Amino acid sequence: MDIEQIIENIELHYLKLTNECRCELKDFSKVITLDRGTVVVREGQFSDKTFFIAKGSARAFYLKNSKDITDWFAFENHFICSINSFFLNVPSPHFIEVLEPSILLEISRDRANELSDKYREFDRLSKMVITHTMLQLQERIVSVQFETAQQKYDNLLNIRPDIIRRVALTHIASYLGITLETLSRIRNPKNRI
Amino acid sequence: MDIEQIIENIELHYLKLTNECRCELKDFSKVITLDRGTVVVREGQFSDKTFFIAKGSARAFYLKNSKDITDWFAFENHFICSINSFFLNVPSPHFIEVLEPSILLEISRDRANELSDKYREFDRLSKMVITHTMLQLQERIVSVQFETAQQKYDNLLNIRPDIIRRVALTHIASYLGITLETLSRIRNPKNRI
DNA sequence: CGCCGAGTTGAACTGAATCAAGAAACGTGG
DNA sequence: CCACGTTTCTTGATTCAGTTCAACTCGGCG
Repeated sequence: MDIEQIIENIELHYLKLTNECRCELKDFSKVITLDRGTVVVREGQFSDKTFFIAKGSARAFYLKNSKDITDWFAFENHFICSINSFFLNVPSPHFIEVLEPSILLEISRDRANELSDKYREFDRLSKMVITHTMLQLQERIVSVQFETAQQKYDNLLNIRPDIIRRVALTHIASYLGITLETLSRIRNPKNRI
Repeated sequence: MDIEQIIENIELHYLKLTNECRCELKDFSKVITLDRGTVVVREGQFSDKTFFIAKGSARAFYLKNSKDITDWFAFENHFICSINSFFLNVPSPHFIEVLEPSILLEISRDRANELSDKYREFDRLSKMVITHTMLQLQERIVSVQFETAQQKYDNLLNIRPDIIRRVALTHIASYLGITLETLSRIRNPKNRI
């Protein structure tokens, strides 16, 4: 998959760019091909990069009392970054790891800002991405805040079935805020009420 | 407090607008003065309004099994809206209620979009607000997902002390995802471990 | 074949919910 | 300024969903 194709996918999923903007984006960004399990951002690092997933999947996670807690999943045609580091320019509390063999497009914050300043459409595109992220976070809070483990799982099945198909249960459990054991019991139809 | 002053506050808190944009914003928006407890958005309503809080405070909440669950607090110089309804144009799952005697600036989505299209600065301003909201939501998930009731409360004390000073405990409890009783025990130093 | 990571199952424990009652604070009208 | 009702918060006893810890199963792979 080459960079032209990837940018085409971005345009298909978000919005059309002018030729000029497209060319500049091409010059400013970098395609990276990664093995399953590769870590692209580490805790403590100032990560000023955002990644568009052209192929594969990734997750953001952090360590809390040395427990691995997944915060975010991203699949094809979505962006992932260390939100805090990218937007606030602080050391990343998160790791970002690729879950499958993946192809990412890497864009730095400075370059993205340049493009946003110069091209109105690119600014709109980035606003779209941010808005979308905000809405997903909102949805997730409602789910995490006041539902039982069973409801949280059912909910995830409804709104993000892709996650359950492609991701290890350990990661899903921490994403839902429950233990792996509880998730396992929930999934076993025998334990259903 | 008149509309000129309010817009000045917006500019101080976010960014400076051109004269033209400022005038248009003035024409497009409406100042509303409200008593404590007034509901400005109801569940089921298509609410295409966003509110800038010039004075006072507000909360967004929803009913889950007829329990009142607070989802968001907003104070002076911040915006509040039914995120879902405003951005996705669906019926609002939320109510929005004013917690103190308040002065709000009401802006409709269509008008906001017009301003965003016409004035680059206004688009930047709205992107700032959205980014800020996204970051707050992110922070909140980390807190809700894997902390004890005590930690959640301590956390809130650190990052949003304003909430604890100005809001009823019932609302704080549901915002944290715990019961009023648990919150009460946590606040009592005798029960500290 | 035997090891290893991922998931399942079981039993005991615990933090927070629920239910129920009472105390404080708050506002309104006499 | 006090008496009253209402709302807000506290305290106690009991219950339960989900955690923890530990052992076991299963499927892939060198």
